[in-house]
Amino acid sequence: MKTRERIVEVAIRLFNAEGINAVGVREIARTLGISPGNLSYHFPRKEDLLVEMLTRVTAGNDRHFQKFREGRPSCESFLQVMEQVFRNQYRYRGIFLAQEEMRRIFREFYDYRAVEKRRKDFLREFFSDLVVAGELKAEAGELAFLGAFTGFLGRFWILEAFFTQDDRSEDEAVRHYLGMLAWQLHLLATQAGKKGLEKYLPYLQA
Amino acid sequence: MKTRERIVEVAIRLFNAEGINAVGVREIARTLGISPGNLSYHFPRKEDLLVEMLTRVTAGNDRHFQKFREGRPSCESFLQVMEQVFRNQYRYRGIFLAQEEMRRIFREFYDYRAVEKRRKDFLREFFSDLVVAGELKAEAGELAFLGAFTGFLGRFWILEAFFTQDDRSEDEAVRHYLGMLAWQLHLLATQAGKKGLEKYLPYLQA
DNA sequence: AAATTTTTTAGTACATTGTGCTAAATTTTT
DNA sequence: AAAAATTTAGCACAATGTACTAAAAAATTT
Repeated sequence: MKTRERIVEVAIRLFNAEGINAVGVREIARTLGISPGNLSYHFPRKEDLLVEMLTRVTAGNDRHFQKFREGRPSCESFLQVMEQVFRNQYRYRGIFLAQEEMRRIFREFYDYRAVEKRRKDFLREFFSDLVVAGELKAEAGELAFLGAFTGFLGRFWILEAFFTQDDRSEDEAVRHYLGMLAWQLHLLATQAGKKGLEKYLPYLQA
Repeated sequence: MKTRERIVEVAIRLFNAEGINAVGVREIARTLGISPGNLSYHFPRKEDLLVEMLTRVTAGNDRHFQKFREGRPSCESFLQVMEQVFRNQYRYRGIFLAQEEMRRIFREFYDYRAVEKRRKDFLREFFSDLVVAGELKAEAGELAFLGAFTGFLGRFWILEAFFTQDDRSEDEAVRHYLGMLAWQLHLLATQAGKKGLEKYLPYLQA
């Protein structure tokens, strides 16, 4: 495997395990068995590692979203896609736990306004499609709320999962927050829509 | 004013403005016009400052919650209380933006399981009261979801407000996220409950 | 096979950070 | 007046991100 690839892989693992700020560039190099200078050759700054990871997780999510738009829209398939998105995010959970850092990088290296807009448009289209397909019955205000909720959940569920974590596994966490999404959709779903959501509902523990 | 008080005040201001990690203890002392040793006398570690702030914001929220329980429960008064809670949190937004740090401190200096449980019990009781008062009509699953949603929103709204911030003021941000809460309650409210929510709904922009 | 480019090593250096410590001076309280 | 609490000034340490150099090794191109 290419060194660059190995670096990203090990960095993710360390960031996930110990947190971004607890892992120094020297430790990453030591774990890889390469010199700090070599790490610095591929990623001059620690930031560059984070940018790389942010790019990867975004690209992965976009692929999953794209797939949804190609099939027949339904509440069930939407949750299936969101599960893939959540699992993709979980793979890079280290960066989602360091939101402050992420925000800074997001604003510095990306056109964050454009990314935000694209994100919102994506979600809006999803839910419009679901209405057209007869899976949801919702007015404009409710649709706006649904989009805001989904964006909010998708951005911070990992943070809460680790904040309140009682040794919850990835599966349990993903099911729990998919369960929240399912309940939210359930409140606005038609009979047809509700049917596809049933299997996601039981996982929301109080 | 006591030096200790001045320290906390200035630290909040600096943390809010620049972020926790961007502000060093030396800078805090310099801003106050005191020696670093003196700062260290009152707050030996930077952590101790954060613990103090976390304690204050928690105490403030508890006062507001308590007040709600004393009056007649309604959707409207619930939102009024949540507005006060949100504004209290906003005063200490610096620490809400550094969730990673907060999580560590929360686990180290608090009985976080007890605090989490208390939090959940509080919310559960609120919504039960609203059902009894005829303001909400919801089953157990929906109530659990409502509690999870409110806790989630209350914890991370500041983070998103600053993530997507387009020069939004405190008022606008508070209204926006109160609007989300209002929409959520609206979906489960009785006619009486809906009435009290109307004035909070229009502020959710897409 | 030779030349060139890319990758890797091994160091050094610097400013900054949080933390802990000492000794003395000053202020406040008793 | 005595004691306690507060404040100053300064030193020291380990760790961090960042930047840099010179040379060796490996891979690629010619």
